Amino acid sequence: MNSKISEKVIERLILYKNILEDLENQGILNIYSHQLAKMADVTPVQLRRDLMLLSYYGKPTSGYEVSTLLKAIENFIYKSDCAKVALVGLGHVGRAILNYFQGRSKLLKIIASFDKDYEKVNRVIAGCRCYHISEAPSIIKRENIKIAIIAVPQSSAQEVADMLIEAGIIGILNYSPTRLNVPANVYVEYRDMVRAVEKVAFFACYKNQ
Amino acid sequence: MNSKISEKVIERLILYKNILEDLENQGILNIYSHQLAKMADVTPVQLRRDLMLLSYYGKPTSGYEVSTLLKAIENFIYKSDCAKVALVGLGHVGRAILNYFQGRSKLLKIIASFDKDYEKVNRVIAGCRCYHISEAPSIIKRENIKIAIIAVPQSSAQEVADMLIEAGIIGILNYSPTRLNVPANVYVEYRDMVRAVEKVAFFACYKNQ
DNA sequence: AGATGTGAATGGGTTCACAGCA
DNA sequence: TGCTGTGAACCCATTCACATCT
Repeated sequence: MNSKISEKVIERLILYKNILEDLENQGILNIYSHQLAKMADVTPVQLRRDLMLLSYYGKPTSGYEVSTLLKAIENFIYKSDCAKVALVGLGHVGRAILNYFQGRSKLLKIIASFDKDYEKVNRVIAGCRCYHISEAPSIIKRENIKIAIIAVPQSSAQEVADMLIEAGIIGILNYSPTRLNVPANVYVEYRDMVRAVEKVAFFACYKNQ
Repeated sequence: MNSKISEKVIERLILYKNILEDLENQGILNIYSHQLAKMADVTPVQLRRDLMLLSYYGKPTSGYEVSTLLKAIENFIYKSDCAKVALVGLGHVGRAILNYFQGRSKLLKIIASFDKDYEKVNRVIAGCRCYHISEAPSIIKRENIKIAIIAVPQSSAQEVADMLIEAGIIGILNYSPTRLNVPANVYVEYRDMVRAVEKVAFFACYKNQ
C-alpha cells in the first residue's frame, strides 16, 4: 500500500467508469480529457490527475481510448475478494437496489438477499433469491461474501450489522439513519435519505443568496 | 455571504442535528464535545470547529445544552424558502423516501409527489398525495416549491429535470445514475446506488490489504 | 496547434497546542 | 482539573503553468 487513496478520487473514477461504459455502448472509440471531464463535471486537469493513479496513458493526438481506459479503471477498482454482495432488508430500499443492480454492475453481484418476513423468503425478487435473515451467517460464510447493504429499519440496524460482521462482512452500505458501532477494519458508508434532502435544501438556497 | 461554507461541514452539522434529536428524545439535557463527537465519528476538535460557524457557545462546566444547540443548528441550516419538497417518481426509491420522511424531518416537508402511472395518481401514499407528472409545473409554481427529488428511470431523468427547473426548482437530489445538465444556479446532488456499493467494495478491501 | 502528464503553487480542511474559563 | 474556543501548523486536494509529445 503506497500512498493513501482518497475517497473523492475513487468516487470520481467510478463515475468515469460509468460514463465510459455509456460511451462504449454508443460505439465511441476515443475521447479527450476535456470532453470526458465535461461529462463528469470536473476540470480536465482534475481528470488527468485522477488518471495518474492508473498508470494508463493517453495520446496527444487521439486522447484516451475508451475501451482500454475503461479496463484500466476496472482493474484498479476491482478487487475479486469483494465482488459478492449481500442485501439485508427487502422493503422499498432493498427492492430499489435490486432493480438498479439488474445488469448494471459488471464488477459486483448481489448473491443473496435476506428478510425477516416469511412472505418474501424463498421467492426470487429481481433475479435474486431471498432467504430468511437467520440463514445470513451461514450463507455469508459459505459464499465468502464480504460486502453488505443494510436496508432495514433503524431499530434493527445495529443488530444486523453485528451479525454480518461476525459472519465476515468488512464493508457496509447503510441506508438506515443509525450510526453503526463497528470494529476498526470494517468500512461503513452512510446514505440517509432524509439527511441528503436537507443538504440539498441548504445548498440550493445558499447558492441563490 | 461571508466565507464559503463547505459541503462536509454541512453534512456533519446535519448529522449532529440528528443525534441531538435522539438525545433530546431520551431526555438528555447536556453533552460534552467528546461525547457527541464519538457518536458522530469525528474528533472533538472537529466538532468544536464546526460549531464555530453557529455563534453558539458551550460552557467548560456542563458542555453543550442539547435543546439550545439543536435549535442553533436548525436555525443555521433551515431556510424557509426551501422547506417544501417535491418528489418525482413513485417506484421503490420514491416510496422508500416517503416512508423515511414520515415524521422524521422537522425542517422539510414533501408537499407533493408525481408519477406518470395513472394507477398511482390521486392516491395518497405515505401521507402524500400523488399527482400526474403533467401537473408538476403548475403545482410547483403555485406552492412555490424549490427542492425536488428525482427518482425516475435513467431514460427520463434529464427531461424531468428540465421541466422542474423551468417550474422554479433550484435544488435536486438525483437518484438516477444520469448526470444532469443544469444551469449554474441549480444545485444537484447525486445518489447512485450502484456506484455507492462499488465505492464500499473498494475501500473495504483496500482497508484490509 | 492542440493535446497529455506533472512539478510547483495555491487553497481548503483538519489537527496541534495552548489560552481562557468555571 | 477538565472542559471550551481558536491561532497556527500541518496535510491533503485542486489548480496553475509549462515541458513534452505527435
